[in-house]
Amino acid sequence: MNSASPSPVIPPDPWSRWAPPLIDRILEAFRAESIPVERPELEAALDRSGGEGWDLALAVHRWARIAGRAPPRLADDLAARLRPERPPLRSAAAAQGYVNLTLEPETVARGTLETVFGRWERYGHWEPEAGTACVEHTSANPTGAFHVGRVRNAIIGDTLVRVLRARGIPAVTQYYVDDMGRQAAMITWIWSRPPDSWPPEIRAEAPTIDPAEKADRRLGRPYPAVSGYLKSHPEAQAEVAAIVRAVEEGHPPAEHHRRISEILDGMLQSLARIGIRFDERVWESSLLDSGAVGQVVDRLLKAPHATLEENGAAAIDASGYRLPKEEAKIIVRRADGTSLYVTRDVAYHLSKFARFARVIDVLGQDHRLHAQTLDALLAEIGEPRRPEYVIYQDLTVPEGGRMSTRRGTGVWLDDLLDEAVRRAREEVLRRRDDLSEAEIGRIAEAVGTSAVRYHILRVAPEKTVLFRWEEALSFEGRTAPFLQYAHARAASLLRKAGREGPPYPFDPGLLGHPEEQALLRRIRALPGRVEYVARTNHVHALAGYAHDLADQFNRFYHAVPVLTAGAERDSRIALVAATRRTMETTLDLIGVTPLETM
RNA sequence: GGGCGCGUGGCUUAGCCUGGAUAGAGCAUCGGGUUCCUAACCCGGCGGUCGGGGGUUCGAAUCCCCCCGCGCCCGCCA
Repeated sequence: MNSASPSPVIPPDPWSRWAPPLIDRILEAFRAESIPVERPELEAALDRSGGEGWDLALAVHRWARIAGRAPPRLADDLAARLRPERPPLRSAAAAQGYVNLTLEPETVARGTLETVFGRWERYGHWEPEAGTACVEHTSANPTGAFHVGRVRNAIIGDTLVRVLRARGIPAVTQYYVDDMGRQAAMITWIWSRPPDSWPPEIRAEAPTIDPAEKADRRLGRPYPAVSGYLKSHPEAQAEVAAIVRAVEEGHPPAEHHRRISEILDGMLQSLARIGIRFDERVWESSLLDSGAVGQVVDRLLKAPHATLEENGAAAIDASGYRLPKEEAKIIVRRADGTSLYVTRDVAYHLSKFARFARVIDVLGQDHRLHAQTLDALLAEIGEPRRPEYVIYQDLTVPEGGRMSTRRGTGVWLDDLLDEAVRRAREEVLRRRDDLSEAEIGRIAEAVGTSAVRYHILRVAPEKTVLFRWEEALSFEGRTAPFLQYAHARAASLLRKAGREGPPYPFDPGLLGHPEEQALLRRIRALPGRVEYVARTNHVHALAGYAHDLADQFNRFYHAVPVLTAGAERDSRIALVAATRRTMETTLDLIGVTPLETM
């Protein structure tokens, strides 16, 4: 029996234990066949995903021509060169132009489990790297509560941060708070007077103000009506404009930032419920106050394509940047000398470049042109760096069109979460009568909120997500509860075995069942998946991995007994423990709450 | 009109960057599984000309071009 002891020297990725000698042997085989292959080329071509009974696959077609042989023939020849097999290689088989390599089951089990037990909480995490990343996400205007459409940004951004950190990259999240625009000014304007003195048109839209209501809901209530009211009331518009000007000049109304903070706190409370928190809030006005915006304007005035408009506005002739604008001109300072969003955003990004090695912005597709404009202005002032953009598409609703508060097609995040939790509670009550009220509540909250988060995370950002209540609230199949259930099931086994923590002795020779081997292959894939997501920002890939892992655990669970097993009992318990550990890390990374029971 | 994104079984989707083995999954549907470790589960069936056309290639869902459909953006708004 092996008893894994924690050791800091165990590398993050189980693959590193077997890969180098294997790759050497494959290179030798190529060399023996007189086919020139470079190591990097081979490593890139190797498929490590693991399939029906194999661990490594290599499609040889690309070298067939050079070798002057048909792919199946070449595969045969190469496979023959890898024989006789010796540890850790169990078999080298040729099939349809592929060389399929299978490791000894024992090797797979030992290497994978020792890595998991050796690293434990650090399994799935990589060693620290130098260079901090900044992820700016959400940054929604603080004008009211989140509807589900806005939350996609937060879910993508937050998941990305978690994965970057797991990759060893220190990461800071920033919420860029717009306190300078008309929208924020409208909030301050309407709330600068008591509700009973509001214009009737606005009162009509927000008839009762409940002081106990969450701040983002309460303070945002009159907002849509204010928007309409201003269109037909120039004098009110002038008052709002005066607030905007006051902010620009550095002396905002006393209430301004307090109101915005209050509303923002409410918004962030909702996000906290699905596990999303921010490290820093960057107030847009702070960039102006510090003089950073002024410096950017100065640099832009001296830029290669700077032009002055007749009325005194400053612009950049952007015809060289192929922006999809009718006039290839970017105004960078208004005629009245006041600043603009893009210009302030340049200042913001310069401040990020000064602090961070990697700058990532999560943006809705409607900000695509803004991003291109920002890039153009950064180029104009000679800044060589650019942010990485993670662009996501909108949520749409069955009636057509995107989710929008103004059109009344928005679904409040709070309402969706409440309904999800309510339904989760019903599910818990349906199957458990042994839990305390507190436990039921805790499980329902975890299941409901996780289901919502996962539902949005699982789809690639560039796809539009069709929002349907029934699907967002589903607890079966590709959902968070499916994942939580697998985790809870594993936890239950360990509880019953009385082995809720390491050490987990195991005999790697007893884990040869195909479902066990398949499960081990899933487990060992996590570090690679984390690396991939941190490199490509494709956070949804981790949601897919979580499902694959849970799915394979379920198959294993149904295929072999654990607690009632004979000689294999301890080893299977170890495998369950490794699965549970891997599952917990994965769930943490995607913001799904792991449960011990459900 | 220009730019960007998307278009895969009835529905929702993975795979597309880095082209390769019968295009994976979930929902729905049909048929099985619980005296046995949590059935929010598992096993099996049905269902796909990967929007259309052309090209590159030994090989295209994947790369290139054209077209069609849908979404978004094209403000001295943010």
